[in-house]
Amino acid sequence: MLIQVSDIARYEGQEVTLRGWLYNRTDKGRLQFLLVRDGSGVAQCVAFKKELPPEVFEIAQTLTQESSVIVTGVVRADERAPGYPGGFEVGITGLELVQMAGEYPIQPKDHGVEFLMDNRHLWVRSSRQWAILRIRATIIHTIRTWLDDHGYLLVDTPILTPAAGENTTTLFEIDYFGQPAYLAQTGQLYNEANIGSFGKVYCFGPTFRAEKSKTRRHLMEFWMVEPEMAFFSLEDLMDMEEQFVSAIVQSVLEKHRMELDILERDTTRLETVTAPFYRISYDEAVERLQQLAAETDDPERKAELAITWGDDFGAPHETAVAEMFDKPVFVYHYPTAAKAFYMQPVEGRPESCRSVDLLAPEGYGEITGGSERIYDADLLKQRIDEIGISPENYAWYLDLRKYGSVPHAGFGLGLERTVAWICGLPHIRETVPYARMLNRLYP
RNA sequence: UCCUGAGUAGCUCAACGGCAGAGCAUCCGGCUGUUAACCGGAGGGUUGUAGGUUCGAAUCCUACCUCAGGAGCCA
Repeated sequence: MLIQVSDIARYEGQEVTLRGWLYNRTDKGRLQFLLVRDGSGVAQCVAFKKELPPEVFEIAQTLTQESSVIVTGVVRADERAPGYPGGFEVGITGLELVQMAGEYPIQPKDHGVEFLMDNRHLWVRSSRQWAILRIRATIIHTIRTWLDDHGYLLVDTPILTPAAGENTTTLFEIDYFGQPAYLAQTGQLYNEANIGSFGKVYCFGPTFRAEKSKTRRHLMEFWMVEPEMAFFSLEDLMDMEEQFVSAIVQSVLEKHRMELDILERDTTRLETVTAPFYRISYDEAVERLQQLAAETDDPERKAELAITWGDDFGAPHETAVAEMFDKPVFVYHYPTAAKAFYMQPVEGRPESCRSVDLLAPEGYGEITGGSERIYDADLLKQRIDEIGISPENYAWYLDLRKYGSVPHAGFGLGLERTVAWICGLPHIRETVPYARMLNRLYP
């Protein structure tokens, strides 16, 4: 019977067939240990010379790493058996070679980053990558189901767009039949149109930023989910975000203990991620940072933490603030000048705006950014004029404030940063199957 | 764009002014419980590129290329 390795425990004592690839082989002479992957897991299959026809044992003895095979044998429990889930192995009765692999470049040992990224098409087969990408799929699934189950409608926004979402310098420009067009870096403005029809919406897809950023947190192409809600305040937004993010983390803990174990993730840091999260104002965050800077003796660290009111946070600031808390923390009411033009000013305090970022613990930084949007037509027009962008490009956006404008809010959550945080990865490049980075467009 | 560091066998690294080396992978041989198995043997090199210093350069100097880590910018 053809089975999946993930189900192996259900077939103890039965003869089964597995189809997959040779992950590793240990040659003990008349005894061959074959680690076979089938996509759902890894199982040890054991060939004894005495029990097999010579031509079948010959295959087991000569198989190269990543050769494709069809294995038949009897499942038995053995606590020495490695694999995922492990604890069971297959005593081989039959073995068919599908294709003998050539010399495989990636070995089960340490390799350099560049080499692995050049071989990404093969690296995705490695157990770490297998674990990460399975968790990524669950995070995507939970994002969609949680939003679908809470009254949000998926409304897709375009990837080819006529004008800048925010900042023209970070857009990928393409030729749209002789007219310039740009790869979308947000679906937010379209979401603001869509809430007029559906109330609560979200878009979820790839977004593009042509930033010449070369850090562990940046990709040129990344996935972002952007919920947008009519009649929503900043406080409503934080309430919703903490439920949403907690649900994502808890779903991974529920479904992926094995994968988190492969990644050697300290899951105690994830178990505490439940609502409510901490909430501090930008003013308080600046005070805390200034105090921290004052308390340190290291001049380098002091310079790194230096901040005055009005500055946006750099990566060291985000990390320092996040480290003050044992679960994610919201920082709200950033300076208006440091944020996008469409954010609602704080009542009676226009130098601050109704914005909120969610900082993940353990140095993973900003994973969501959101705000209340300006819904007054005159104020929005004034802000567009102030920052000097062409109002004609935003005619339809301004239109939204003329026909039943309502207070509304929304945010964007970066999928890859969320995956990196939950998996405990040092670099974002492993969170997506084929990373697009400053120096990387292959494979 | 800026700062710092690194490019030597397919891979991971050593040799740091005096004969180009090891482990893994590959190939051959041995082993009935391996966990990145182990033991013995073999093949494998334009030391990133170009120039310079020197009797002699992987090693020192200059430029360039590539990559990594960080900054800025951001999710």
